[in-house]
Amino acid sequence: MTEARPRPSATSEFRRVAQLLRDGIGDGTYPRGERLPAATVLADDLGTNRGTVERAVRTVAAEGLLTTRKGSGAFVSRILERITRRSGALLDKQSGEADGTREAVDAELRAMGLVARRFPSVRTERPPQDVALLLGPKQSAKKVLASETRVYAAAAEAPPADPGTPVELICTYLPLDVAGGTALEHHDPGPMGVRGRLAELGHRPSEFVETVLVRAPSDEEAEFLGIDVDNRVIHLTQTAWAGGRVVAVTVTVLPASLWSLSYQWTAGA
Amino acid sequence: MTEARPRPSATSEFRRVAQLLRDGIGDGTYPRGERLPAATVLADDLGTNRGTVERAVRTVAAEGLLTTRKGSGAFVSRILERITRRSGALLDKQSGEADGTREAVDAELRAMGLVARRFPSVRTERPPQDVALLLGPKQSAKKVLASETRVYAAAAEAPPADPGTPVELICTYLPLDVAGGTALEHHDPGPMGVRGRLAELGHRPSEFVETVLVRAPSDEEAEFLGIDVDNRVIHLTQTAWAGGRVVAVTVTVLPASLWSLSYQWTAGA
DNA sequence: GAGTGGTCTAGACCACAGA
DNA sequence: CTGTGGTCTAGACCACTCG
Repeated sequence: MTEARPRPSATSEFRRVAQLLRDGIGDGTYPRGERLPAATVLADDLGTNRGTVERAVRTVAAEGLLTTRKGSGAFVSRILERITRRSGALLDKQSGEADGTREAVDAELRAMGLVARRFPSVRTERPPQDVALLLGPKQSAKKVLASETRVYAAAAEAPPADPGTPVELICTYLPLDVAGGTALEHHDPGPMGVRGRLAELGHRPSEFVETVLVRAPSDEEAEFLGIDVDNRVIHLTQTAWAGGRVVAVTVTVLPASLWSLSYQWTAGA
Repeated sequence: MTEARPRPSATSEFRRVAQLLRDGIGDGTYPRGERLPAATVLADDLGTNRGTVERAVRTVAAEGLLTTRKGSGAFVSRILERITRRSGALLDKQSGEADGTREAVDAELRAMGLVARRFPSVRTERPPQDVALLLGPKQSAKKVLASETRVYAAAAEAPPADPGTPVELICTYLPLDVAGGTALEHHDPGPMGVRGRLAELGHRPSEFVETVLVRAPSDEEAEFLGIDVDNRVIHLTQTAWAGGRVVAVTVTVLPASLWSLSYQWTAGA
């Protein structure tokens, strides 16, 4: 029987600890990028035990304020604001054949003192089932061109060796009869993005459908994005139509706590 | 719709149990709406202990497959598919002055064998800060008309006494000089929605901006939506412009696991 | 090898639901 | 009153990182 200790907390203990962590991150007690005191130390300081601290850390980490690294510690996230990803009709009109969303995101990051670092790669493979359905029955069983880009955001003054924080995982799937043997297959998309290359090939998309859903990350996504299963990702699927057929399906996976999405449109006549 | 789920990890026990629960829900071993065996029983059956089972249940509940009720049990969710919420330029064109998104959601639910039950209420209050900013500097400190609707989805054949599953929390904020003393103040929005009423008043919105972000629910939201802090909500903010000014800001809060959003637009000339 | 987070276990107490 | 989930505790073992 332990000594009776006053427990004034009306709510649960781990939530109280979680709030202390949020407050400490907010007011700079725990500066961004820095390591938190070890769980045993925190437990001691806060008059609780390690299990409760771990639970609180998990809760706050799920909100994107912390990142934990096994064997190393819990670190305050370097990016605590949300990045806005703009998309939709008005944006497309402004940017013509370029990728307006990408331009807007780059501008967003710049305003936050960050730069995007993109690592593109191309491969040929069978698309995931949901993508295959969107590409149409003719493509369902075929391999397609998969153009993947991993995006990091780094402080503008960071050394090139530091890739920064992983923020985005983009994969565009293109039917081989659209993209096979073209520039899309051998080069990274370049400044105009995949959409610009499609336009060059006479497949300038005229209609877009974008679906948004929130789900738990797969193990691979969690590893790349540096998050764990308590976190959530935003799963975007953009379907691009040209000439009455689907010419590209782009899947974008974002850590949900790091982003906000923005769509704008006019009511039309 | 198929979507990635966390894979059955070989490493940790609670993930194994979580996967067993997902499988049992998927194959009908635990039918929707039914109670799960008690945590102590599950722990015994699966050769583990109660703490691990509770953690697994929490994990699966955070994915929206389970709802727990203290003192009563853990129940399989009645709605396991996602509801699609369509929005954007093309939809607006089709539905004229009516609320196209609402019509589309109703159709979605019908196709799922569900009906939406809406409980509207109107009050006058100071808007939350983010809404006040959108309404413009002149409105920032003023009270505005807040038209709130709580939406439930019930099985089509359910008795009227059963309100069903809470699925949506909508609140439209209108400046008093737009809505004061009008039909908006005294009646529920009716079949045309707030947007239709605005059009009647000569404030037919011409431009829309909709932002999407994912966050933890507030305590009040968690209570209404029947979720807990491990779950996430989608927080939508739609700003409607007419005649060069903001005439309405609508905040929609959705359980993230229950919905998918869909936007569509054309590339324009 | 020491320190760290991740996890599992077993036991305890509580608040709540329902017969 | 009994059964339920929610939580806290204390101790243990593991895998990982880093000096």
